[in-house]
Amino acid sequence: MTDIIRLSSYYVPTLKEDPADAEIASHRLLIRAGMIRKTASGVYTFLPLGKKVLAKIEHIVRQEMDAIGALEISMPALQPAELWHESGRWEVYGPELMRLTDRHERPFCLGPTHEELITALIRNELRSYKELPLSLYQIQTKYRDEVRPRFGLLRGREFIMKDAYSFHASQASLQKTYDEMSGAYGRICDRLGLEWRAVEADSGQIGGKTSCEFMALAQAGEAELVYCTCGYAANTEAGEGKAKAGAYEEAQGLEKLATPGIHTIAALAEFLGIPESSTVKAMAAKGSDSVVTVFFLPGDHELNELKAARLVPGFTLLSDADMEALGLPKGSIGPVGLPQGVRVVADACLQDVGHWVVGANEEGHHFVGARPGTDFTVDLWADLITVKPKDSCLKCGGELEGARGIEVSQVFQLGEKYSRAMGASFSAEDGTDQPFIMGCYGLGVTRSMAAIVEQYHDEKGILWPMTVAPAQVCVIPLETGDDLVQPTAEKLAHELVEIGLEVAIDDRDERAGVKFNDADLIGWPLQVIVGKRGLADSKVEVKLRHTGAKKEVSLDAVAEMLRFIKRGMKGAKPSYEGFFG
RNA sequence: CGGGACGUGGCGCAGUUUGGUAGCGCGCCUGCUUUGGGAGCAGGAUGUCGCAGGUUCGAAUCCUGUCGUCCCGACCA
Repeated sequence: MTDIIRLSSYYVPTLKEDPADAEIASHRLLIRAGMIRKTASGVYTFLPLGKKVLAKIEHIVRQEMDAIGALEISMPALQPAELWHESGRWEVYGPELMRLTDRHERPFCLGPTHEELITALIRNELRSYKELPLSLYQIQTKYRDEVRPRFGLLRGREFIMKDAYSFHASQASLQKTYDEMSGAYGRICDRLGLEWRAVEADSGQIGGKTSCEFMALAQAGEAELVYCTCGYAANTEAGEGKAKAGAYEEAQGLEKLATPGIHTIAALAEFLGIPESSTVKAMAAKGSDSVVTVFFLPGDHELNELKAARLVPGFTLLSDADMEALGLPKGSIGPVGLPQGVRVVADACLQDVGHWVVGANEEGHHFVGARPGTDFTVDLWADLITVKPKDSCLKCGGELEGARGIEVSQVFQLGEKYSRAMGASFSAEDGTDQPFIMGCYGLGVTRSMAAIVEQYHDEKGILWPMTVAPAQVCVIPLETGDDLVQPTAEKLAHELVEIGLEVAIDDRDERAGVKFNDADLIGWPLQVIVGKRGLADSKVEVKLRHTGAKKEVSLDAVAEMLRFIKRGMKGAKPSYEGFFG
């Protein structure tokens, strides 16, 4: 990467106006800065500068993977359907799997992930515990036919992912690699300049038990998370917390109120003049065994359906027709006087609430002061809620804070899910045949690129961290025709290459304003402005994109100053603080 | 899949209500001038108005269908 990026002969089609179909900053700016172009919904072309950034992100990822002993391989994106039938995911994955058929009518898919492929590879290759553990990774294009691609690179149908898979003879060995991968992911986030948090996650379709997501904090992120000063952090899809549920203090005992026309928590709370958190919400569902379960939650919280599904296999919420058939009045369901055989499961936080404000199982009526244990029985107390900010941390009791994040990576302990399904086993030390214990570790490369821009931009353009910028410094000669300015800029550019910087030079025959604006838009972290005016004094101007700071520096001190900046670089933002004093 | 909006030179848009020669800004090409924050003047090129049917003497404009794109929701390793 020592070649100078010469803008006069480079392809950097910057745009003055925002593209019509881009909303969020990363999408808008990556297009405007001439880094990406849309090919179809959720499918993007990377132009030279964008490709450069991608390569730098990939380089960092490779270094960190190699550092923990993972080995790079390359698997095909095109995968035969048989493997997916073996794992059972051909059916389970649904329409998100890009399916296609070859000329012989044989079914294939474009890989959304590679557990099947690598398990099929390993079962034919690894025979003995002596070959374990083994970690393999690849950086490769993935395909997911998203219901709704959006936000440019954040949710595409074709995207680049680094996916790693590890194989173990024991849980302890898996845990070790899982921890090493987590460590590497943290270091990668740091080197990309991201402000991030590792959060507890649900393992979703990939399967397995333990899982952790690495979230780049950003308003544009699709994930909601909660975190606590004690260090606990979780995706709200998977997190735990205790809601602050209140009661209806005036209630003495079971007291039925006519609540005409009231079917929502909001209306009920308003009617009684109490906060929604002081009411109790009911959600009726059934499982694959057709047993009906009614879940009770604090009124201001949502049921976490993943948690519910863990308690009720085959969980589905009852339809309006189901409820009618069972005599459950939607909007007025309560725990007192439920039909025979209906199970009552309540969120654990309601244990502290002695008098519930809850439906009376009678159209247009609610109870205030329904007492668990006295007026009705709870079959099971469990964690049911979708956690939200201001809930209490289960670890320390503190108040949880909320944030939004972009999921840039996730680590899973898969266990034996795929190795069992696909018959991948090895000979253990004791001579028995054992399924591999597996882990898998994904990192969105293109998504990371977008996440970086979400965190590093202003109204003028991108502010690339030094580590991933297409070049760290851009030398900008203002008068390209001038027989002092242009040669001086060239000489300077080469000097900066000498001290180990990645250098671009804007040698286009453009006006100063155009070059300044493009430089800010593209987001070179350092700009060295060479103009007639300064050169009269043997000076050039060094500008730091992140802070906007500008400094006149004498020609012979520029290289030294940039070397100082490079050496003192902490995190993503360059600074020359201390150089002059 | 439900709701909403939009498809007109490379980009951003007007024109559609009320059918009648397809326009503006940016960009692009040529020339001259200019040159420290998206230059000025003069000249020039570029459109099957998403596509297919229909109505009409005549359709960017009206009707039907279809494809594509974006936003909200449902969904999501």
